Amino acid sequence: MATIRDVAQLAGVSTATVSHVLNNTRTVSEMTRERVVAAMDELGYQPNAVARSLRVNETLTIGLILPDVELPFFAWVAKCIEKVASDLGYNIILCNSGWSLNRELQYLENLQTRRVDGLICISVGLTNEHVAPLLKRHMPVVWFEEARIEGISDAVLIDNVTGAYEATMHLIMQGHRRIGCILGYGQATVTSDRLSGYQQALREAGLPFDHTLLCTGDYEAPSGLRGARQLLNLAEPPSAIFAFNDMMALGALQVAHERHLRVPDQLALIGFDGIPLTEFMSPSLSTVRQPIPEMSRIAIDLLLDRIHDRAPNESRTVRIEPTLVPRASTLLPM
Amino acid sequence: MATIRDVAQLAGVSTATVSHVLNNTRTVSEMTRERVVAAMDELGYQPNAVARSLRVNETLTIGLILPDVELPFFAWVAKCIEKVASDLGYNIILCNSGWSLNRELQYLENLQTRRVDGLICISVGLTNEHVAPLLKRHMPVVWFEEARIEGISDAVLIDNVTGAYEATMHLIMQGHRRIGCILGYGQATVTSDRLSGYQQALREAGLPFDHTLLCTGDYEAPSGLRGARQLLNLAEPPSAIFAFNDMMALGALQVAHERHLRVPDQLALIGFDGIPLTEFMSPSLSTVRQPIPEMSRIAIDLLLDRIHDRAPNESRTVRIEPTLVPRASTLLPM
DNA sequence: TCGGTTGTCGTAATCGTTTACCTGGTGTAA
DNA sequence: TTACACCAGGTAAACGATTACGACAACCGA
Repeated sequence: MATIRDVAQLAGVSTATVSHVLNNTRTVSEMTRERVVAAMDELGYQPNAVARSLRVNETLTIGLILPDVELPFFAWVAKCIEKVASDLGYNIILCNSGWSLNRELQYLENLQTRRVDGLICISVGLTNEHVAPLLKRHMPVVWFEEARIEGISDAVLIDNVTGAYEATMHLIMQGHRRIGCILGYGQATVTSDRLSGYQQALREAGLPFDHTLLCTGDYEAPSGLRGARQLLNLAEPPSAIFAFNDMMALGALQVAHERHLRVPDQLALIGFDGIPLTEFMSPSLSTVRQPIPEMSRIAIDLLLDRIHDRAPNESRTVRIEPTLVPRASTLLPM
Repeated sequence: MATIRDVAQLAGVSTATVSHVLNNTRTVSEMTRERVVAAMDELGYQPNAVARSLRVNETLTIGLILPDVELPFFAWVAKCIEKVASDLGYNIILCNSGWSLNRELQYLENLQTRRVDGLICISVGLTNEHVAPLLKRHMPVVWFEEARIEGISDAVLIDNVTGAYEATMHLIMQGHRRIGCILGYGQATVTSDRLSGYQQALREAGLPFDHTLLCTGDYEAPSGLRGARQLLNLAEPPSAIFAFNDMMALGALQVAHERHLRVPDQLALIGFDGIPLTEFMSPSLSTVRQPIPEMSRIAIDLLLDRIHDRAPNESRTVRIEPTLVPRASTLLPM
C-alpha cells in the first residue's frame, strides 16, 4: 500500500510537504500542491490513521459501553451517540457488556490499550476505583443516564425522581387510586430514584403506599409480563400499572390482552424512556420521554471538552428533565 | 504514560525481553520474567495497541456498516456480531449509514484509513466498483443479509425466496385465499426475493396473483401502518397480511387494533426476521426467523479466513435457510 | 580441547506519520 | 551593499511497539 514516502518521491518533494498539503498546515505553492495531489491519486494513496495516531497521540475514537444494544432503549442511545460523534469525525467502538461487570472491566482494559480518546459509559457495576486509573491517564469518562458515580467524572443524567413523579401523578389525575409498579434492578440508582418519585406522588396525593403493589423486574419484556400477572392476581389488583421502562410496559400490555382487559378502561399503563417503539404499540403507550438526542450531544460535548483540556477541574453533572408523553394507554377517549 | 522502554529500564532488561514476556513469544527465564512483571505493575504499564498495530499491520478491529441500529433487526445483528468478534479479540466500529449511500462511502473511506482488518456490510447502495479497491488493498468485505453483490466478495445471506414461500404457504394452509403484502424498498434484492417467494406459493396453490394486494413500505413501522390501512380499505380486503418484516407487521397490528379486528380470526398477520420483540407483541407475531447468531458466527469466520489468508481465491456465499415460526397472530386457538 | 547445541537476552531497524528546526532564495527598505 | 522579512520546502527525530539477527555462556560428548 502506498505510503506518504511513495507520494513524496513521485511528486518530487519531501514527506513534510506531502503531510502539509494533506493537513493544510502550512502554505504550499499551488504548483507543488497540484503535483502532490496528482501523485496521491495516481497511487491511490490512503493516509494511515494508525501511524498518525501514534504520532499525534489521538485516535479520534470513543468507546461506548452499554448493557445491551438489542434493547430498544440502548439501541436508540447508540444511534444518537454515533451520529453526534461521527459528525465530529470520531468513530465509536461498540462495547456490549451484557450486564456483566466482568465484561465491563475487560472492555475498560481493552479500550485503554487501544488509546481511545474517551469513553461514554452506561454501566451496571463500575465504581470509582475502576475508573480513577483512566482519569489519571487523561482518558475522560462520561456517565450516561445511570448515576452510579458522581463527583469524579462528568455525567449526563435525567431527573428520574421528577419523571416518575409525573408519570404517577398523571395516573392519579386520571382517577387511579391503586397504582402498581414494576421496578427494575434494585441496585441501580435509576430504579431507586424512580421509586422515590412514585412514592412522592402518592404522598402528595394523600394515597397510601402499599408495598404489595410493587414487584421487581429486570427492564426486559418478560419480566414486565411476569410482574403484571403477579399484580393482577392480587386480591385487590391495581387499576393502573407504572412500569419502570417501556419494554416491561410492553410485557404488561401483553398480559392485558391475554386477559381481555381493555386498555386504558380496565387497566391503564404507562412506561418510561420514550423509545420510538411506544408510538406503535396498540394502544400507543404513554411514557416519560428521555431526550436521548440532546443527551447524546451533551455527553459528547462534555467528553470533547475534557479531551481538549478546556474543562474545569471539578466534575460536571448535567441533569435533564424528562417529559411526560400521555397517549392512548392512559387517556380515556373523550 | 509508561512505555515499554520504561518497563525495560526499571526491570534492567531490554525492550525485546519485555515484549517477549508480554506476548509469550520466546522463552524468558522465570527470574527475569518476574522482574519484568513486577516493573509492569509498578508502573501501571498499559501496552499501546496503536504502536503495535503500526508495526504488525493489524488492528484487531472490524467495521460494521448497517442502515440503522435503532431498528430492532439491526440492533440484533449488531449485538450478535459484536459478541462473536469480541470473543475472538476483535473490536467493532459501529457505522450507522442511515440508509444513505453517501454516508456508506464516507465510512468506507474512513475505515480504510483506520486500517480495520475487514468489514461487514449491510448495505443499501454499495456496488462492485466501490468495494473493489478495498479488496485490492487486502481489506476483506463480507456482505450480510442483503445480496447486492455476489462473486467479488464473500457473503452470508438467507434464502428469502423460500422464507417468503413458507410464510405465504402457511397462511394458505390456514385457509386464507386473499393475502395482502406489505413490501419493502423496491431496489433491495431482499424485497424482490421475498416477493418471488410469495408469488411462487400462490402459483403452487392455484391462487390468482392480484397486484392490488401489494403495497410498498420502507421496513419501518409507520409504513406498515399505512400499508395495512390501504389494504383494508380495498373493496375486497385481504383476510391475511404478509409484511416483509416484523416492524411493518407491528404497524399492521396496530391498525387491526384500531379497527377492532380480532387477530387472527378477522385478520391474520405474519412478519419476517424473527426479532425477539415479536414474541412480546399481543398477540405474539408469527414470523420467519433469520438465525442471526449463527449468521454472525459465519460472517466473522469468513472474514477471518480472508484476513489470515486461508481462504480460496473465489468468493464464497453461504445461504442460510430461515425457519417459519407460527404464533398466535396466524394460528386459530384449538 | 574443541565443536556443537541449548538457553537466555540484547541491538537496532522498522512500521508511516507529524513537526521542530533549518536552509535558500527573493524582495525591500535603509 | 547590507540587513531583514518572508516564502517555500527539506531534514531528521520522534511516537511505542515487534522482530530478525547476533552474542554470550554453559554444557556435553568425542
